Amino acid sequence: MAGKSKVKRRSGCPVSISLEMLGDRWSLLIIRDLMVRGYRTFKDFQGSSERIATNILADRLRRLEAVGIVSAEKEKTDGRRINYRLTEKGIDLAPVLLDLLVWAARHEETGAPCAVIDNMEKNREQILAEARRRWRERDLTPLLPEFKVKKEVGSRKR
Amino acid sequence: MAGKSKVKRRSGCPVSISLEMLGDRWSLLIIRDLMVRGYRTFKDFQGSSERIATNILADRLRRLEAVGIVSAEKEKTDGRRINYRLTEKGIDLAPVLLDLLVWAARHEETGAPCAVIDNMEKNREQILAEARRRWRERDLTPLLPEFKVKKEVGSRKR
DNA sequence: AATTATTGCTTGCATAATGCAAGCGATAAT
DNA sequence: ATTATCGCTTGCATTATGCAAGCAATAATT
Repeated sequence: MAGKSKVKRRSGCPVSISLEMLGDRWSLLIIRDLMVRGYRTFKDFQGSSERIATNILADRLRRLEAVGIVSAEKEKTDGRRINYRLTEKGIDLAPVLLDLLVWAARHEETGAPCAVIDNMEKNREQILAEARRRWRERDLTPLLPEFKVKKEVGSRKR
Repeated sequence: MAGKSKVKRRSGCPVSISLEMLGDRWSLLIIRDLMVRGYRTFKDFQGSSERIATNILADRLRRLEAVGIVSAEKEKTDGRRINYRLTEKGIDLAPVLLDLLVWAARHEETGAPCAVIDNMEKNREQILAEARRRWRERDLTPLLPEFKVKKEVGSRKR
């Protein structure tokens, strides 16, 4: 269904409207998992390293579906499974994710190697095209790995 | 101060780290106001059309300063005023904001005219360069207007 | 056919974030 | 001396988030 429900908005600014859909700590992570890691089931998301709570996950998937960023359909070969997938509106967020990734990698200590980031800035258009290709062809091979936490010198377990 | 406080992070993924700093409904709006509207004082932000509550605003300005996205300093000519400004880390978020803006304008009914968006997609690099120039030269003339809520047919006041 | 496992959630409850209105101290203008 | 402005803080109600447990539906195993 493509029914437009009139939500009350803070303003007409596109940035504000974006944030009303995506402005929380989880939505864009779910989109990242769908886009670059090939996740598609509820279980897949639970395995993500940020350990989202199941109630929040269910809520976000519902909302993202409601605003047309994610689609959900039952797998025919297994009635338990639901396949989540980005819509075109969803895959169109690729530039946002790429920019966020590059920004943090440049300004914070992340698990992303510099070489990977350099490459991303140089080949931006190519990477975006590749992400879109995978989406279109339902190619689930991950585009990026899970970035591990950067090892701190002298860090200790807890 | 550039002291790095070790925060506990959900993961090493740059996207996740970005969202720990920016993943809420207000932070990026404040950054937008600093970047494209020439806002610099607490009062300015209160005038923004999304009507942020003053306690939230104070909290966000504090946090954004803490993570090095915003700087704050007293105005010499008026001891009451504090001038907020983006740091370089802050202005580096320009691509993210631009992408979010274009994305929403393409997929939602926003107050942004199509012509403006077309222009933004075509002249992306130029617009980013202009935003950075204004930041560098402390040019406060707005880059973009406040987008009004799109007039609905048959809408009524309340 | 009966039992066990897996998937995709929901529910209950504690804690934290947000939103709203009022107020307040410091500085500046009158 | 009085009033206004700025940048907040405080108190309180509402909403969102986080955690653990549990549950219905389907599938796999015995």
